[in-house]
Amino acid sequence: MIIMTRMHYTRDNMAGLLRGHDINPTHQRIEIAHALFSRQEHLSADQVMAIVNTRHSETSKATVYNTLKLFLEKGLVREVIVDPSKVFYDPNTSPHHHLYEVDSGKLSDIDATQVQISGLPPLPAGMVTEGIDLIVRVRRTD
Amino acid sequence: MIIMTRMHYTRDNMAGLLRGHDINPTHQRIEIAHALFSRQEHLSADQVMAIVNTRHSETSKATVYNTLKLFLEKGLVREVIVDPSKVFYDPNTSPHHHLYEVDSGKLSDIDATQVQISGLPPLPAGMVTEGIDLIVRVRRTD
DNA sequence: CATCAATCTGGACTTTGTCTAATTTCCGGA
DNA sequence: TCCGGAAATTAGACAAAGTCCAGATTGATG
Repeated sequence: MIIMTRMHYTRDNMAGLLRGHDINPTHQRIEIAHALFSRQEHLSADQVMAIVNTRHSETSKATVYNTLKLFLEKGLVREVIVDPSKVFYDPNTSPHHHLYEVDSGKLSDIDATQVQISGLPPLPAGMVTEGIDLIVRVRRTD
Repeated sequence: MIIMTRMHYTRDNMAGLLRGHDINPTHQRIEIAHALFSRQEHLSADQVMAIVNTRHSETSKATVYNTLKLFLEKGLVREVIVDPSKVFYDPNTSPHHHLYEVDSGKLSDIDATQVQISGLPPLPAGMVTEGIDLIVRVRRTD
């Protein structure tokens, strides 16, 4: 596992990041990784596509979806399911939770090191935890 | 608010439940409520539609979606967002969390009274919590 | 019975995501 | 450098969930 701390998210460094996660760094993959990591934001597939194709159309829809799925499998990004209509991809894979502003759709991180979850019942036999998602849904007081 | 404890979820009782939540009890709404409450399960919109229309086609897709949204607004059911491809509706509105079996898509409840969540940071100003969703994603050990 | 508001309906439409077959790119070896 | 094959990308057809709308139905009230 490669951890990049306080580093510029240049396209060159993206290539290294991808290699470190066993991903063949192609043009398209580098662009997609760059979109996610340089922003450090939660992006949906169509947002990624829009960013990557701003200048000239470069990357197809199929590739964006394939690549995000690949990144997910390789542990490079996390999937965040908060909005019924689209999946977000999160370049932050360290343990954290999410704050979701229902009206605006804005999604932000909550550091997990401060948060304690206790009293969860034992898992059914033959099951392992794949992850615990904690989502705080908030709304503007109006 | 009406709480129905240890009661048969007959269609007649559904009418009362709906009225208690300020919902005009029509045929279709009673059928949909009955589908959810008699099973006490998490159902997606298309599952509800399939159940309601088993005998003869009775209720349109639009009505199923409208009705579930209405139930949600009136606090009769809860929305559970765990599967990127469909929303589940949960007739259990008492505080609880969810256990989601990733492979099978099976969703079950975790009673919230045992579970403690502490150390959450204060909310941004002008925000109120609408709900906290805790989802434990599990997978079969194979 | 007539009226009016509430509800329901079919079906067209949108959006997110998947699939496939054909093409392009990349890389190692002759 | 050229060749061959594997990996990656592509366009576009397709699928599924959900929305929208204009017209039809229902049901309560006078």
